[in-house]
Formats: sequence, structure tokens, C-alpha cells
Amino acid sequence: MLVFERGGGAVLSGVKHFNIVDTFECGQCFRWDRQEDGSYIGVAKGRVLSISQQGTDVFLRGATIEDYKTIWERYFDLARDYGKIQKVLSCDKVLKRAIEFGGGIRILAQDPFEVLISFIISANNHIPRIKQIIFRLCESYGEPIELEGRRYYSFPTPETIAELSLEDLKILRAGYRDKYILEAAKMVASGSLDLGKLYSMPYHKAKAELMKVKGVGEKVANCILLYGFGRHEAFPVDVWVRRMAAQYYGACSKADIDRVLCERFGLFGGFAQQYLFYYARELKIAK
DNA sequence: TGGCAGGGTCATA
DNA sequence: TATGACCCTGCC
Repeated sequence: MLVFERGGGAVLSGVKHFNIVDTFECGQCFRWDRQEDGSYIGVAKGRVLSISQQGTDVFLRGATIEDYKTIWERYFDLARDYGKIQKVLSCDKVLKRAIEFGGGIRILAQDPFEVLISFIISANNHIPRIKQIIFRLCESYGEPIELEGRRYYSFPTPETIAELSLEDLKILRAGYRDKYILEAAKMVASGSLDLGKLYSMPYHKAKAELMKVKGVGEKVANCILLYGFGRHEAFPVDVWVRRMAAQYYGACSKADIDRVLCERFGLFGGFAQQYLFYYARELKIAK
């Protein structure tokens, strides 16, 4: 892959196993919006980025090579050899098809606190509504960031949310989740939940730590570990993955699913889950 | 236009 | 371990 600056941005030329539609639409993030011209604009790492793609050429508008190397390469996980991962996972017939469909997915390295709050909001919720609630949270309590005359908003800090009241959070229309959001922010702001420590903790211990937060069950904890901490052994089992497991692997109970999927894909579980989820949702597999 | 279901979790039994 | 309740709203 070549990286150079041209036309007011950074060009990544010859990027393999990366597709911005797959990456932003596969359900791992909620703050990237598709524009009419097919590009995406999102807020991450305290910045607004516009990204577009033609074949294997990716354009990061307004970014420098330095920005790419210090921020976006890691954020988009572009230093990792996904070809190797896909080769291993393709030994499984179902995964092979899922990868043929969504092989351009990259697991984003998102901010852990943002992922924590976002996936608390995701529980028993529809994706369009999740995005709306997160948008209102950022618009109301994030910091404005200007880009080309338009205003975007950063994700609010734990301290900012922790100082709010439940009444303040009513405008989000998050329903019963508002108290979970507030409690999680207070735990992080006070240090009773030290997110920084989770990077080096064993997987099961880190998951147990996250599940101390109300509103964080096993599935949400796995999402946080996968998307916020890059823990690729985390395998979030949601309704879609469960349907895939039932239809293609004959696994119905939780124990069956854990055995069939988690053990089958091992350390690549997180990648496998993402391919399966995206594929299952696209196929609209029935209950 | 009304009802259902949603990327789960919690409390209770 | 199983079941019902939960806020709200997009979608059929």
C-alpha cells in the first residue's frame, strides 16, 4: 500500500481487504454517516474525517500522511493482515460465504468510553434509534468541531456526563437506559471503573469488570472489549449471530453456541462474529 | 394506523 | 435457569 498527499488529503493506494461501506455498516460503530456521493463523514479521535473510496484507493480528506500514521492507521486497523485472518476463517463454509459478502470489514479501534455508552444504549434497541440517541447525546453535551462550515460534535467526556442529572438526560429519549448511562459515566469519572486497566487484564477478568456496570451484560461487555479494546477473542453473541448459529450450526442453547462458535474460531472470534453478524443481518435470517 | 420487535439486561422466583 | 418488564420508535 502506498500513502501520499494529493488534492488536500491523504491517499491510501492499493489497500487490501478494506471497504468503507462494509466497515461502517457492519454494526460496530454509530457515528459514521453516508453522504450522497458515497463518502462517509464521522467524528473519531476528537476530529471530523471525510473518507471516500474508489476500488482499492482510499481518500482521507483534509488529512496528512502524519495524521494517517499517528491516528488513522491504528483507528482503521490497517496495519493488520486481514488476508491471513480470512484465510484461517474461510476453512469454515459459512464463514467463507460471510467473508465473500463482507470481506472489507476492519474492526475499528474506537474510544473505550464511547463504546461503553454506545453499547449500553444499543440493548434491546433498533440501530436507527441508537444512532439518534447518540447523536442527541453528542449534540447536547459534546464539544463542537467545525469542518467546512458545518458543525459536528465530539463524544462527551465521562466527567461531563457524570455531572448531569437524570433530568438532563431525558432529552436523549433513551428510555430506561438513561440511568445506566449516568451510572457508567460516574464510575469512569470517579475512577471506580478504570478503563485503562482493562487493556492489560486477562479477558475474563476484564469482562467481569465491565459487567459490574448496570446495563452491561455479557453481550455488551464483549462488544466493548472487541470494539473499544481490540480484544479479538471477545465474541459478542447477539440475536443475529444466534440465528446464524441455529440455522447453520444447529446450536440453540447458550452453551451450544459458546461451544460451536467461540471454540471454533478461538482467538479470531471477534472477526468471525463481525463477518457473521453483517452477513446474517443482510440475509435477514428469520427467527 | 396500530402493533410489533429491536445488536439485551435486570429482577424475581 | 427461566420469565416478564422495560422506554421508545422505525417499520410493516
